[in-house]
Amino acid sequence: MEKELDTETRIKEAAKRVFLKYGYEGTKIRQIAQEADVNVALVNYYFRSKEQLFKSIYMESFRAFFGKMILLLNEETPFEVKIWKIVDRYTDLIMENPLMPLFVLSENREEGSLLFKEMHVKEVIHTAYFTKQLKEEIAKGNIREVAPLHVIFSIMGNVVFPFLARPIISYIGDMDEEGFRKFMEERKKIVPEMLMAYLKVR
Amino acid sequence: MEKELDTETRIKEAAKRVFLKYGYEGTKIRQIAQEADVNVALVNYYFRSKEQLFKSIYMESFRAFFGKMILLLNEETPFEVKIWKIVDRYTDLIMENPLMPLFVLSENREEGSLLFKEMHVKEVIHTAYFTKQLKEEIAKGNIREVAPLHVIFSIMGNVVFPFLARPIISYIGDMDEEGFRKFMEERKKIVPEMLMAYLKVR
DNA sequence: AAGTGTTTTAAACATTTGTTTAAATATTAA
DNA sequence: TTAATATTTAAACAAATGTTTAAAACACTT
Repeated sequence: MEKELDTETRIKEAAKRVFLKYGYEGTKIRQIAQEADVNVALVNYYFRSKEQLFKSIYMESFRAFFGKMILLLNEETPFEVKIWKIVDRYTDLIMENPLMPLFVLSENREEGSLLFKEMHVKEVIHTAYFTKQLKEEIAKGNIREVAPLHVIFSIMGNVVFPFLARPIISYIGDMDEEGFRKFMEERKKIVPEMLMAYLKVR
Repeated sequence: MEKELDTETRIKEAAKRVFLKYGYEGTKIRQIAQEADVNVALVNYYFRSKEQLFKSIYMESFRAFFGKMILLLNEETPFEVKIWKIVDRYTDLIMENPLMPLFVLSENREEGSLLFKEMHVKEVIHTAYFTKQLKEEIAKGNIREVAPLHVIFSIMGNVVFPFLARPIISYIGDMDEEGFRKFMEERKKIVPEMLMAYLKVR
C-alpha cells in the first residue's frame, strides 16, 4: 500500500520531521528538500519562505496536539478516574509524538509566545472542567488543598519529562525503544498512584 | 566593586550566556563578540573555533552542575530527610542556572551523547549512595517496591519540568519572576510530600 | 629608545544558507 | 493539436556567518 503524495504535502511532511527533530535554527531548507526528494527551489515555490513554512507547521502540529489534551481535560469523568485517564492518554499521545515536547519548549524559550496567546491556552486551562472539578473536590474535603497549577504541572512533569530526557534515560537504564516503552507503561501506574497518595492525605 | 576581567574570560562568560540561552545553532559568533564587547576575530584568536568554544563551555558548565548534583546524591543522610534535601537543593541549584536544563536536553536530542559517557553518568547513578539506600529501604520494607530510575525521574520531572516550561507557566499563572520563585518554593514542600506519600504506602 | 612578543583591529575570505530567476518540462483547457 | 498555465530544474544571487589575514596598537624587556 504505497502512498502517492503530491509535492506540496511531501515537502510539508518532510519539514515536519526535520523541524521537529532539529528545531528552527537547526533545520536547513536543503535538508527538507532532500528529505522530501525535491528540488530546493520548490520549498520556496510552495511556501514563500522558511519562516512561513515553519509557522504553518508549528501551529498546525501544536494545535492538533494541544486540542487532544484539552478534550481530555474537559471530559466529565469522576476525579480519580480522570487522573488515571489523563496520565494514560497523555503518555500515549506523546509516545506518538515523542519529539513534540522538546520542540515546543525549545521554540518557547522567551516569555510571551504568540502561539499560546493565539490559542488562548491560559483561558482554556483556567476554565477547564478539570480545574473546576479539582476545586470542588477540595471544597468537599475529598482531597488536600492545593493550587491547580501544581497538580497540572506535577502530572506534566512526571509524564513529559522522561520524553524530554529520553536519550539520557535510555543511556542510563540501558534501554532500547521497547525498554523505554515499558518504562513509560510502568509510569502509567506509578504517577497516578503518587498523585492520589498525595492528594488524598489530609 | 567593579570586576575587571581579561578578554579571554569576558568572551567565555559572554559565550556561556549566549549559548545557554540560544543553543549551539542559535548562537552566532558576532553575538558573542558583541556581548563581550570585543572584536569578532578575538573569539577565534582565543578559542580556535565556535565548536571548540562551545565544547569547552558545555563541558565545564555541565560538569560543575552535575558535580553538585552527584555530591548530594551521595550524602549520607537518612532516606526521608534526603528526599526533602534533594528537592530543596536541586530547586535552588536550577534556580541559579535556570537555562541549564533546556540547554542540556536540547543539545542531547540524539542518543549516545559523548558528554554523558565521558562523565560516567551511568555508573555514577547506579553506584550512588542514594540508589543503594533506596534498595535498602525497600528490602527493610520501609517503602514500596519501585525501580530507582522511577524515583529519580519523578524527582527530576517534578523539579526540572517547571523550569523547562517556565515561560508557559509564567504566562498561564500570570507570574513575574517573584511569582515563579514562590511557585517553586511551594513545590519544595509539595514534591517531597508527594513522593513520600507514594513510597510509604504498602 | 629599540626590539620583541602579544593583543587588537578592520578588512577580506570562504562557506553555508535562504531566496530568486529564467529556462525546461509537464499539465490542463480550448 | 495548440496555447495557456502550472510545475520543476539548474543556476545564480545575496545575505549571513565562521574564519583568516595583515597591519596597527600595546606591553614589556633590555
